[in-house]
Amino acid sequence: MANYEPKAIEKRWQAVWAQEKTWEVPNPGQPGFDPAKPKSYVLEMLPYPSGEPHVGHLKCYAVGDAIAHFRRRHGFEVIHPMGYDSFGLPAENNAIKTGEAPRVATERSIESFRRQFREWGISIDWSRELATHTPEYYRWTQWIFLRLFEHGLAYRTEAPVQWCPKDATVLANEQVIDGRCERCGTEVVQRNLEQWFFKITDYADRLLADFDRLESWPEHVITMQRNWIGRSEGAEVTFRCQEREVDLDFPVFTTRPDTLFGATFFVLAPEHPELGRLVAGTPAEDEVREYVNRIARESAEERGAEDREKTGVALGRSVVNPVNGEQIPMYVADYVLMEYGTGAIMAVPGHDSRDYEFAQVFDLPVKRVIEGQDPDSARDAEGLPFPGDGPLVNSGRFDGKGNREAYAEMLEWLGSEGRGSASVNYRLRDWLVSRQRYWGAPIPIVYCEECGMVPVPDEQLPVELPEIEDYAPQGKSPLAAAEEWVATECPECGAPARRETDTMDTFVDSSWYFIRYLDPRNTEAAWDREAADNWLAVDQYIGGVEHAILHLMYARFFTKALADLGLLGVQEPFANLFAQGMITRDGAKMSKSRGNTVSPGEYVERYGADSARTYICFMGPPERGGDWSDEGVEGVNRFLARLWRLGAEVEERTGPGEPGSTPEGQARELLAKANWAIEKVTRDFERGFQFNTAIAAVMELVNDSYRLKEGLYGDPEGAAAVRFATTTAASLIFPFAPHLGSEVFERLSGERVWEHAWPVADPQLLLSDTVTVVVQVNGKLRDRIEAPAEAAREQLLELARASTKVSAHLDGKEVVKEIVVPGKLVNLVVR
RNA sequence: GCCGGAGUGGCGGAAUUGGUAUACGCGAUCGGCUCAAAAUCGAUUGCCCUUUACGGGCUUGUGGGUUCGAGUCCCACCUCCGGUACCA
Repeated sequence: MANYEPKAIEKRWQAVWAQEKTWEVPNPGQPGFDPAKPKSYVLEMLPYPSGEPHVGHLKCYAVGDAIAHFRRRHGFEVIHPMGYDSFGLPAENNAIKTGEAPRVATERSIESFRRQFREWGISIDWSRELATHTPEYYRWTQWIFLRLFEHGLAYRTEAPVQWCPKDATVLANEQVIDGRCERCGTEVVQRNLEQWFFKITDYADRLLADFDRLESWPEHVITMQRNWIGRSEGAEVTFRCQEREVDLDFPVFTTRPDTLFGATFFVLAPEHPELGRLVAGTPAEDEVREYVNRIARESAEERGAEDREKTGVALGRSVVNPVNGEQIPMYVADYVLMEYGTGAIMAVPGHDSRDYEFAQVFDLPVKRVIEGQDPDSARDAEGLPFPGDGPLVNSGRFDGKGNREAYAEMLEWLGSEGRGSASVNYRLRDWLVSRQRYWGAPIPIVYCEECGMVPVPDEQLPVELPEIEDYAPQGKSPLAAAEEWVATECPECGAPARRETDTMDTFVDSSWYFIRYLDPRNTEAAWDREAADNWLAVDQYIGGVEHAILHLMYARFFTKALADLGLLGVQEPFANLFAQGMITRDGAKMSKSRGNTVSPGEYVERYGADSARTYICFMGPPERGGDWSDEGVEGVNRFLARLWRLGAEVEERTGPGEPGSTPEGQARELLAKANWAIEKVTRDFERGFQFNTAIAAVMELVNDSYRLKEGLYGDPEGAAAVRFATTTAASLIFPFAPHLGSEVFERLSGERVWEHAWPVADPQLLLSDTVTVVVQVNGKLRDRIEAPAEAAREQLLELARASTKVSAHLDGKEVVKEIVVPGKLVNLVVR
């Protein structure tokens, strides 16, 4: 008999799908569009095309493709597009090294990705393919930027920002990990620069509230976003410094207004803008300046280091505590951050461990204002600092009140005095979107001496990225050197003007690509509203958990902003999210430097795409990670070959024919197994994509077919059963191994498996006449008995006692309790 | 430190509501086919004990508890992984 030859099979089916455009779906108004058919938008995160796709891509698209196929066969019109996130630093850094234009390298990578996706047999609607670096796409990225600009959601301002010296660009807060650049790992430094921002903070509350609108997202992703947004409720309270030539108000944010009476000192961040004024011409001036300079030189990582000793300098000034009129001394210290709150804090060492540490170092008074003791955090004889709840003391008229109760009253009182009010603070900051780099979408703004900052009119879009010679960043965008491009005229007055030379963060590109797929060739608009309304939201989004904060939060923000502008009808882009786990090799993250990468191409070449895909789905639950094993791929390849040989043999040895309605013996056994497998695979899909057990079920079906087939080929009823089992196995494996599934299914039925509805288990065949019942004595397994499925309590007890293995354990003992679970178990308790 | 997730054979991993622990795969051992090997088909495979059985005992990170019965529920602890951290 011939052998399983994946290469030939896969090529053949790929040609069919390409030729017949099998996976293309129409938009409303186009031929073939059926408004009655339910839609499903299945989407995997688009890849950044660099070199060759890696196993992470294979996993993502294998999982997504299985879902797409499953839904199609349940009658959904499935839209399943693909594109490339093709702007970005790696191509540009490569250009700096080699001089090769980023476009050239990028398009070569895209070609390679496209080829491999076809070789993997992913069911993509190629008519919707897009790449974010093309003018056809970024024209609309710029168009969206202008809409945000018009509505005050894109703005330019000077602010302290994170600068990566190696990549020579600013970064968004989300792109700084532990004080280091997310991309290259270089320590970032703070700079004051004028930059473009998107006002994502306007959406902080809605980004939090609308978690309720999501159908199914992993809880930990929601938690990560929630923590990132970092909403905290508290109060803004104003402390006043009025002495000598200074009269300044210092608002602070605190979550603990109930501890106001315990404030014994006051701290400003080293970057606080009023610091110079406070110490100018005072004895503290030199020491403060020295301290501030020292901190400025330190990296974010050093400053945030664990167990860092508290440092600071006294300013020789004091502020008045609005609740009791006390004068408390002012300090500058680096444990207060300018980016959070107001850059100033009231310090309550009695009830805050950081303030307590500072008070210890500077020998400042520690005052208790809440009764209570928390043994875990207490550090001194009095049990301070105490972070918990209790009645207030040393708090004037509030003494004796519970601190929670006092919290509200204190706020009310402060409000009436005009010294404070309830306030909400967020950790989230506006999204810094400008980059001083070349390979991104130019920001469509022009600077005119007369008119100032002028948006490029829509009809002049796209602002095309010019060809340049030198890609090396010089502290400003390489675009600044393209003089001919920079020099333009003002769209408003026609006077000479200069273009904005910064480009957009590539996360902007990927914040709306899932909408462009819905109408990708539209030259009149970013998308047609009817098309968007038809397909959105994405019903199933699949991607790596590493994007839990960045991409997913930006895309949510974009969707809400676009909805507010009347351009979209949904508030949330991704109704269901599936976060796949990472594949490791030898227990470690794959990396070129470790030399432990797995190249999917190599395995596809050796075993076929079906084996590689099915193995990845079989490794373990897809949301968890897994360690790549060559033997594992071989095992799955063996299984697929076994199924192929079974198909070939069944085609030869049986004729077409449906199994009868009342099969018996082994025919019934095999049909029952096939129906069990249908049931099991279906449930595993529906219960969170448990593909590993689904594939195991098909393996069991194939194993049983091998075990029983020789005894069944002889009679027509048996032959029909084997044929049914094999066809079913092909049908069920199809979402994972689409080529082999199509091949075997066609051989046995003459038809195309993807045009067939997903099989439904026959309940008659799922039930068996007899069941195995376990018999325990004192909870210990002693025997297994075959009993009629319907056997009642008394009958089961009788059968159980009849077992010699059981009675041996009952000898001379008294049965005190009998537990019977019909169809499952009998437990006899003896004494 | 805080917030998640996970600890099951030699390995990856299965186990509806508490009811046969170790499905499926890998690896290993043995056998059929073969001159031989590969491929393939089949059998065995949690650990320990007297391999005499149709025999007994033990086993889901550790220690306790609830229950006729716990991988699953409760309490305490240990380890690993992921996220996050002077956020006032």
